[in-house]
Amino acid sequence: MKERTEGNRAILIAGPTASGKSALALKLAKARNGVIINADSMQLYEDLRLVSARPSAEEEAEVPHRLYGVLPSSRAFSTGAWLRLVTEELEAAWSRGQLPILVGGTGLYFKGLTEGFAELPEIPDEVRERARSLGDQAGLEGLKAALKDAGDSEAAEGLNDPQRLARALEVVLATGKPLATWQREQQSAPSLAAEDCTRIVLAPPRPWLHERIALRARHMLAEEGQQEVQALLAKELSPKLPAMRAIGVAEIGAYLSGEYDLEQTIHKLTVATRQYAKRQETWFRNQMANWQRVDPSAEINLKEIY
RNA sequence: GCCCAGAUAGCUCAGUUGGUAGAGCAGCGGAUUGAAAAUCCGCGUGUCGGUGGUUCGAUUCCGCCUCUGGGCA
Repeated sequence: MKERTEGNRAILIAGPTASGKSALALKLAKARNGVIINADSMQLYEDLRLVSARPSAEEEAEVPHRLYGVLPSSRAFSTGAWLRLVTEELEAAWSRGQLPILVGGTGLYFKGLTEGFAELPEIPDEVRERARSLGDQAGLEGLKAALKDAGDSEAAEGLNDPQRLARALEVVLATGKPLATWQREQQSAPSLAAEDCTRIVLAPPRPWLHERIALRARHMLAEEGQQEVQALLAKELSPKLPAMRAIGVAEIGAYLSGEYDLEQTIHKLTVATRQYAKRQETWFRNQMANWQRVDPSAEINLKEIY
């Protein structure tokens, strides 16, 4: 990795759903010879185009797009795996002389990218399964007891979240070392140091965002959205897979089966999306406080961004 | 027109044997290191429909009015 010192090696665009990230990225990419690289956990899945609000085929053809729709829905993914993929894409873009423009709403991806991530070995599937099913069966207390037995009382005492407890458990079980120890001792260098890139967060006024979210809900429920969900459901995948938990899959599924009527479905979609946007904003506000804010409800001057 | 039942938080409702009220959902805030569109934590003042009366005190009891459901004409 050469030329690290250049200063502006990439543009990162974060923002809540429906804030207009993709449109901004497209403009910037055209103006700056850019490649758009996906930093959204759901737009990775090939079966989710409308549901994940992935750029259209036409938009993808206008400018190079990477890591969109590259995973089958049957695949369980991870932040670490994404970090490996982006790192390759960044190198490829630089070697071609293109400006990488990373766009997405997944805060944890950006954090891992710019701040580094713990390097731990792959956890065998059966260990992961064991930890998760213990959580399902024995609950929080069961997980905490198992964590203590396995030698990670820090996690057992400090967490109250079944998902994170299960992760801590699979790590001690598989490696014999607590997760927090790995995080302290095996933090990787960031693939893209924060100082080396332009980082912006789209921060629209909430009422403006809510209107766009309501529009998106209707759009998702259009004919094609229904077909998309129907095709995905026809695969009969585990409902625990990430792609199956995308906002819209359960809601539109309930509409298709007649459980919800049109109005209910739109309401459920809107509410779920607004709640997601709120969680994203909490992340950006607190985890990415020093990123530049841009209000997409106003005219954006590209020159001020890069 | 008459009779009955409602009217309490943004929504659906509970409750107060008279001492100004609380759940779910929504909303708001927070956490977040390989599921992250996930997962978890915290936050409840609102003329208790209006008005007059009884009472030390009314959202609660009584009268009238308004509105909403249902029934009878």
